[in-house]
Amino acid sequence: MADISDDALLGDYDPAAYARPSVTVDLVLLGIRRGRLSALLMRREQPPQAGRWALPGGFVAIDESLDAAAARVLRDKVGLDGAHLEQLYSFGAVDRNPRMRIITIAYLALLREEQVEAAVRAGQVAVAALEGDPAAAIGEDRAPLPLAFDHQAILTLARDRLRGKIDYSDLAFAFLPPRFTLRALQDVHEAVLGTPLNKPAFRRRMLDRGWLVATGLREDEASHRPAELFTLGGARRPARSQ
Amino acid sequence: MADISDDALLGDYDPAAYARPSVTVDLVLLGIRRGRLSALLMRREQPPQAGRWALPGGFVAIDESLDAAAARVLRDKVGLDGAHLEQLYSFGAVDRNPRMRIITIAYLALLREEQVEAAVRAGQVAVAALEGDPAAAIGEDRAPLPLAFDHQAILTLARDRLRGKIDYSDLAFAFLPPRFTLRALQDVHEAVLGTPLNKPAFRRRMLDRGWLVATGLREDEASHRPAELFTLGGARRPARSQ
DNA sequence: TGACATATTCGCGTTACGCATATAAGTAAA
DNA sequence: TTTACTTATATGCGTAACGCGAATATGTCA
Repeated sequence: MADISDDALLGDYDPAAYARPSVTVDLVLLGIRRGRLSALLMRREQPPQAGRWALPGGFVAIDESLDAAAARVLRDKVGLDGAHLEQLYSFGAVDRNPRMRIITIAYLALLREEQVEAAVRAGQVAVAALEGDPAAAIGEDRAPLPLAFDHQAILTLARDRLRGKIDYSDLAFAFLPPRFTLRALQDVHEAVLGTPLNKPAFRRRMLDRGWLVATGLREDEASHRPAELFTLGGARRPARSQ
Repeated sequence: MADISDDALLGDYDPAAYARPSVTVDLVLLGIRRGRLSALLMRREQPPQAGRWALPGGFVAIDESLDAAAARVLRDKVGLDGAHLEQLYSFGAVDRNPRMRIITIAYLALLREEQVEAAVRAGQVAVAALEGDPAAAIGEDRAPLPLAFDHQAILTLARDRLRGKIDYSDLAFAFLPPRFTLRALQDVHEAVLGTPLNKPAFRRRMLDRGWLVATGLREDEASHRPAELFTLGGARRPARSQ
């Protein structure tokens, strides 16, 4: 490799003298669809890896922060606004892209059901359930979608991170509308974890956390006893760090 | 900003046509020193920010992965090998460096006491205790060291991440030699969390985890009953994801 | 009015943990 | 040799969290 001097960051180093990696952001768009954790993917039409499925992404512009680049990709490539966005991890293997050296900062984007449907209707993305380990993207026809580059590793890390955080953070609420039932919240947890949970224990735990505020309203369109609607209150504890 | 076409990642995009950010790695080197969580910092001799203290870092070469770049900086700038290294977070605010656009991938590096001392002896770095919120770097003379760029934010995130993970991951052992007493392990936890812990409860918790293997050996050089030495066994549960 | 489905609550056994206290095992000095 | 001292290690108990089965509540619909 090029010999980078010890005081590279200490003064008069000229980075233009060295070949520079490109930097992109990639979005892992996740939502709950039909009770399963699902991801939104774009089909690559051009080489490299034409025909494979990839995370929506884009280059980071010179005058744009990483968060801003992620928000721009969400808006321009997926057609969504206001989803929960948080940085996930950076991937920088030398050969992760065969054409050129690209370092990507992956972001987690959590969508409500209506946002998933809107994105699919907009036609840029397809939806696939995440199953197995490592996480495979299973299409509507139950066939796995072939993924481009290292995007399966990114998807797997995203799912595992979500699983690790769902139960002490407020991430679950990013999948839900402002008003939701405890059953809907439990459905989110179960879809993310891929395992059923005990209902009374889940209720107690969520209510004891003190985050939920009862609205007094009840769901309608139920052919049985309607459940109470809750909102996420402002008194959230600081989430544990990552 | 430059208008980056929608199919930037889909084919014939020429990234050389656009100005590209530089990419560095920065290392948050942490160790336990005199019972306090401490960081290793380098004094900047050249502008920008000459005289301030900074994380050791370096540019990512075109043919070098992020992890490899972090290991290289650890070796070349700090003079250490074999520390626990893990990626922390990427920082990409446009103005984080006044001279040029630099995106940095921050790494957490955990050192044993002897490694801290070796690095300090090598003379490239100084050691400072981390205290307060946001984390301030307190020098030997109890005066806070002025930090360069956004490095205080990076240090704070590193410390908070460590606090969040210490209790369900095996990170604590990276601060300890291969054989250690339960008291030493508790000292690590207390230094990281900045709070005393209940001794019997801590013992029980650690032993019930099943990670520790008793060696039958005892510490020496104690002027009282010597404690048993343990090692970290192979049967660790998969750590929770971040 | 009664069957049905789901929401919501209750009670109980188990486990994790904070905490005070006891016991064990070294060193060092009387 | 004994005793004080210090820290390691073990034990007992009260409390809080939680899994789980079962009971009760409240809607819709025939």
